[in-house]
Amino acid sequence: MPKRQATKVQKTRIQSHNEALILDAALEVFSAYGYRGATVDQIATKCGLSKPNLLYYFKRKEDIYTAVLERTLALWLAPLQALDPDKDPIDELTRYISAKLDLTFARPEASKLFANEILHGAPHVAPFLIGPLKELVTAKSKVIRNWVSQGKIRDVEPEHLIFAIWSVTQHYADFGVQVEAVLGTKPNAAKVKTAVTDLLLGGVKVQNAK
Amino acid sequence: MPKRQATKVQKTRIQSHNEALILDAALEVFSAYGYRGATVDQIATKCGLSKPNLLYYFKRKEDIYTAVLERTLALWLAPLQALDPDKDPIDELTRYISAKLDLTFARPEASKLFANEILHGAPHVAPFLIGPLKELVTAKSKVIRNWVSQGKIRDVEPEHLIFAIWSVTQHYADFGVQVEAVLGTKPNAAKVKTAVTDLLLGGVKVQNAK
DNA sequence: ACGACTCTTGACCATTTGATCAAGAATTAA
DNA sequence: TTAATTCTTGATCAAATGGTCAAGAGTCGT
Repeated sequence: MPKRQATKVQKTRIQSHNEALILDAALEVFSAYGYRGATVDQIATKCGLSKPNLLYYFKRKEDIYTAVLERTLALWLAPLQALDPDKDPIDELTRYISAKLDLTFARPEASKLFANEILHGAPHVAPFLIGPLKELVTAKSKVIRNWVSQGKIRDVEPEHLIFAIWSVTQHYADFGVQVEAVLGTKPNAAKVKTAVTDLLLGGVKVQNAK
Repeated sequence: MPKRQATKVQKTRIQSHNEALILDAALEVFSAYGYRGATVDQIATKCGLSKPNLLYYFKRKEDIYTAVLERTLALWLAPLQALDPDKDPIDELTRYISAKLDLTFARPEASKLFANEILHGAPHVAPFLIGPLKELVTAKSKVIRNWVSQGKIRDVEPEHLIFAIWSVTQHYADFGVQVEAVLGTKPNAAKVKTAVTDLLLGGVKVQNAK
């Protein structure tokens, strides 16, 4: 009878602590340099561990990457999931855009990590895209289509509306350098929120022009 | 007196031909794998040259990268430059969105190359961003602001409208894998164009609702 | 045909980097 | 305290990769 679990099932205090350190550091490094651009040494240095020690917790570089990537996927689904068919469409969309922008400004590295992954053909998250993500979009598109047929919102293409919300909101993280360069200053989160929300919901055209 | 030019000034037939081959191959490889992810060998193989031969035309990997990157920057400015203050705003914006989407579908690799560069902090194009790009955006923002003050379009934030057009249009190239996965099929360019244009110009809200 | 120049390549080098391993240090349950 | 287990690391390796070089092949104007 072994003194400890024969098959490891519970994490040590040190283990949880170091794994968290590693994933935090890995997010920063991977999002800044991409998968190939990042080195295990960089990550190890950033979290104050030696390279062999880091590889004691994650056998391969790719394991670190998939671990940190998976941690962000959940974050991605949550806001869209919250879209409520029974509440006011404009309120719901406003809240969705707001939540996405909050994420963008609070966790730009997470957004960049995901963007990099997709940009390079989604080699690690293809199943996520054609599985849970597609399902969720399909479901919520139905909700939006309902709003349209009830005359509560204009006749938009739901999938493309969702793409638009994704791209515009994430733009402020993924293309943050460009935004800052063009504006000449870091954008103000609140201003961005009103500008983006107003634009997506209200459009450009003067609609009441007689 | 030398038989040929002492300082090389004119390109050989073979030279122009091979440089073009290289840049085409480099665009594909860099856009697919990023700067660090791409290898000189990959590019050489793709264009049917040996690695040393390729390095005969471009001394360093970085030289290939900057060359192919520069070739795309001009492409980027043109459509926005064409925005005409004296014509109808809606027509002009429609044309701009249309031109951007044409680029997206015709040259997705160019879009991805640029996206990757910005995503990683724009190490090679920072001067372009704070120089010509910023100037152009500032100038065209004035145009848009004029349209607003003349009541020809809604009161939008010009810079953020431009960001929105950029992000939404480029999304179909940069996040193409995701778009295709979610839709279950390659998107139809014409459909995307009407959906995106209608959304950005008309918004989501039913404006005439009494 | 000839000589000068351009183009091409096999072999090679130095560095980077992901990964291993054996041995020692620290931790933990009894 | 003790012994099993977990944690840590210096040294090291093999592969990948950017880049070099000398020598030969091809091209071109005359």
